[in-house]
Amino acid sequence: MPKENEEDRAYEQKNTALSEKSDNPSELELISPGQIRVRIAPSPTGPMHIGLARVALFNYLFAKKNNGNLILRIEDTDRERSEERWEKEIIQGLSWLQIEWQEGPLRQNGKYGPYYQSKRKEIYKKYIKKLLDEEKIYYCFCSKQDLDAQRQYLMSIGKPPIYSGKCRYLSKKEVEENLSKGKPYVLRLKTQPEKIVFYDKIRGKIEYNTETFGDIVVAKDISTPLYNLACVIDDYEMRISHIIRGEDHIPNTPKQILIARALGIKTPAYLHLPLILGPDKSKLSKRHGAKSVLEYKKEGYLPEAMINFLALLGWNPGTEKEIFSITSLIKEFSVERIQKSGAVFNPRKLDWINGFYIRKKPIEKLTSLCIPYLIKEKLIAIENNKNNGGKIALEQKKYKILETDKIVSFNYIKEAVLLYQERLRKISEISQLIDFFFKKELNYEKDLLRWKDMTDKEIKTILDRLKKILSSIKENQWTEENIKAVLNKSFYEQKFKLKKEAGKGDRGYFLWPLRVALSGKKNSAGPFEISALLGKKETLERIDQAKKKI
RNA sequence: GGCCCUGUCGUCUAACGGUUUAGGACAUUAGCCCUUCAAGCUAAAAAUACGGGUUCAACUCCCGUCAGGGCCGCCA
Repeated sequence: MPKENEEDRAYEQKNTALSEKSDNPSELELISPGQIRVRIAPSPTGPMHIGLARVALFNYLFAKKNNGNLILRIEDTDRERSEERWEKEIIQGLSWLQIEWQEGPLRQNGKYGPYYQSKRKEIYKKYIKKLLDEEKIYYCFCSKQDLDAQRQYLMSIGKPPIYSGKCRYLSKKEVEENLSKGKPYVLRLKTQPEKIVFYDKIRGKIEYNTETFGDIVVAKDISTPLYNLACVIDDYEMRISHIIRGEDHIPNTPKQILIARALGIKTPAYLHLPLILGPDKSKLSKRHGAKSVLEYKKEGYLPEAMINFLALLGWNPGTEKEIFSITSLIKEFSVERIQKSGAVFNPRKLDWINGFYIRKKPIEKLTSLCIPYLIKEKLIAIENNKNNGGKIALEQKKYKILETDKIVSFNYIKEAVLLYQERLRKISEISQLIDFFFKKELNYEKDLLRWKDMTDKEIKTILDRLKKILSSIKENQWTEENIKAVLNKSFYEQKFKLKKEAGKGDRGYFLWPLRVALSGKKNSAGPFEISALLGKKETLERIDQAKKKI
């Protein structure tokens, strides 16, 4: 064991890219050369998924922890599948999570080009030419059909589906002829049978035999490299010191090492993160209903909850602490404590963490987060005031209750949200929870008013008494404490007693019908607090409404 | 099929050869609180894949088996 560590260290020292000054100056501005530099390299070919968010987070934490830089590189070489909207989504998602990158789109004063692979053709051309000149790669004119057939065959007889090497020894003349005829080609890397050994900082020593992949295709033509080549060139040019990526890239690593060797450049350190798994333990994907990061945002997950949850998927601090702000994550993060095995995405725990953060949120902030959902559900609208031009904060604005045309303050909504702060798991739930504060008529079944064995007549009796007692409270004394005190006093004076028989010492006989009359719901906050916020007039009206149902 | 990675409660994980009747969290169940729900508090149930070795001692090290996953593209 100790022996392997030494070996490990020696290898790392030999292979760290950043230690060396390059003789290939690129057009990139290096913010601070010689430091820890990591990257996230998404391809904008679909919605931003959770896996990317987690890889981004770990890269970010590692960079921050080590005072390094995080680079965002857009891998859009596949022009067919890359779309600008996905790129925007990725940037939005990262920004929402507050994962900041120091170099890349939006960071270089409009100097976007160098961070998009599609804009780096000239750079790639230089490298590919060199490879060609040095005969490290060769033209292959084989047709797709032939290659497919070959692959099928090899797999069927239990052999690795590698290229036969047919075009490897084509004479210069044959190559020229094919090229002049305009015959389609690709460029393949020449490989020798050998063992490639590398050290993954999370997994340790990993060995591959080159015969399991053979002469891989590295470029479509002189200026369009395929993933592995582009990746190696860019990581080198961008002085990436550590590649932190998903476990699914392990098989690419030996190929990239081989490419780097052909190019005569050093390789960075590798860290392969365990995958995030679906409920069936396979790689999390759309087939599990995996949502886009932006959808989580839409549903009302808090970015800090998401970060906390994602960090715990494959990493732990070694203590029993589970709640982490981004700052404490940066402080406590360590590569050594990254897990080796995949982690199943558990939405329940996400909900729990999210609920936890919601409960901790200052109420004004929480209310501001809730308001857009209330607006979307058409419960309220921002009251347009000519003077403010909509530029003022949500806290300063007035809101119109759409059903009643009543104008309420931010404070009113805040009080309503406050009643539900500890019940909320995601912000989007707020509208169905507090909608009754913004409704004229409540829609519920009369039977909901019944507590235990009450008869209709008894319900009516109780509602009558409630109305009478509440009416006696003066408008200026309409507070939660007062309402509570008055109703409880009446209860102990047996004013809600229905019959002489059992069960009538139960406060539910008047509290339940009152609560339902006010909220129209089976589950809600308590009646005292609701009626206090609703106000005397509204409270009495709702009791009347309830009576009409009987 | 080949190669590679991984294997502790249902799930995320702790235990880095002995302090362990394998600890915590989510979820589950029960109780308390209580007008309901939620929150909170208390408690319960729940795991070292299997088989060999090494060792005085193994969840921990080694080997094998099994299981799961990843990759095998002119995608990234």
